[in-house]
Amino acid sequence: MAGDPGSGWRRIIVHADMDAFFAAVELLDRPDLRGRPLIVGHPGARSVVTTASYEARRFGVGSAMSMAVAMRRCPEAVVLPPRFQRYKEISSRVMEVFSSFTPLVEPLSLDEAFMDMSGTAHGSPEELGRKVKERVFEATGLKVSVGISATKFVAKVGSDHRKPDGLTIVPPDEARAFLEPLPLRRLWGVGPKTEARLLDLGLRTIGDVARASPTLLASSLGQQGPHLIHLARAEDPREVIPHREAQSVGSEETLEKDVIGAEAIRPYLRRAADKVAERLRRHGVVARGVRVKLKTADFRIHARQTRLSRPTDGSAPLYDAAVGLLGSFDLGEAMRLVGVTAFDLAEPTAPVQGELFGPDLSRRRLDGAMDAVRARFGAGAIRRASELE
DNA sequence: TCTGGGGTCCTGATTCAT
DNA sequence: TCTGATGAATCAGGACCC
Repeated sequence: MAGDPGSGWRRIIVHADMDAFFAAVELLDRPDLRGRPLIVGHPGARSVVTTASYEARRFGVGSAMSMAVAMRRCPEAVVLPPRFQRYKEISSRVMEVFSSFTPLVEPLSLDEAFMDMSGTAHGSPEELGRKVKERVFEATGLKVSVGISATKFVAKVGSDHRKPDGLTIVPPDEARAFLEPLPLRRLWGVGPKTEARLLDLGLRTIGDVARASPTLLASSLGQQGPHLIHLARAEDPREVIPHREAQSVGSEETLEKDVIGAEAIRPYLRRAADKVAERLRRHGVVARGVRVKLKTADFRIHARQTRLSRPTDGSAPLYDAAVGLLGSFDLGEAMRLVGVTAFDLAEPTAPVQGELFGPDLSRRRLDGAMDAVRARFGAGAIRRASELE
């Protein structure tokens, strides 16, 4: 079996990535649109493409492209707004399939996940990959691309190698040669800025990075330099980590028109705080910090944060803190985006009466409020003040 | 081409406690 | 008591990913 000592496979890491996921789900629900170019994206003049179907991609339409450009390139495309709730439903079916192979599933987003299949009895990597693809298709009717290798990074590059509907196996002893000719942007963590720096250093391919001097790269990129060299050499000991807790919950909105001044910004803070609070409650967590983000008309981002005197999942305290932060921005220029993020999340701890409601509530209102707290935190969560003394 | 919304992680500067 | 060093925590910005 693959994964046995001697086979060269120290670990079997699988990366599975659904093909044009949001667009594929829409086509599942709207079979009449099959064969036509489809774009999923938020409506609005300032929106961008979230996902393009492969038909639309043939016209040069891609993710993160402005909708205006996309429509110019492909005027006949059908545009649908994203339906995240629906994507989540299908996503959980996909993740269930993954979990039927191994408990070590690390979702990266709704449409992709790592799995550690070391030591599982599913046959050779090829057989394993085919089984994953078959079972996902049986459960959802959707195609998935799969990459398998001994490290996360190579498995991920593998899944992207022959999209759509691809299966790429990279044996550990071939991993470095596999990466060698690929462009810099395929390195995980290299975007436009880092690519430019690497090109400045005369590096063109992942192979060039693998052979580069760690000192040279560190002087240009800091800690990221040696990290990239390791990835380029197919050295990546990171493990598959199931169940990561969210670090923050945010809501932001690009405005139809730019606004100037606190008065104009406040309603958007209110709306964002409401959404964030609602999602905190759904997650069953409270926040200990709030951050406000503003984007100027010329795309500069400014952010200010503060810590809350008391952890909360309530809209009002989040909003109050956000409004408080507003004073520390320079609000003299036009803003195009307003966002609120709750961070430093924690499990809620049961409050005591006085902390939650203040001392002056009537007996009846207090009883009702205590019932609400018991319903949420459990019967023993709240006690009468007299019991605390 | 003209740039969304959800996040994570890193870095350098500043603040604070010892 | 004052000063400085040091390290941790916090903050703001930036890069990146899907």
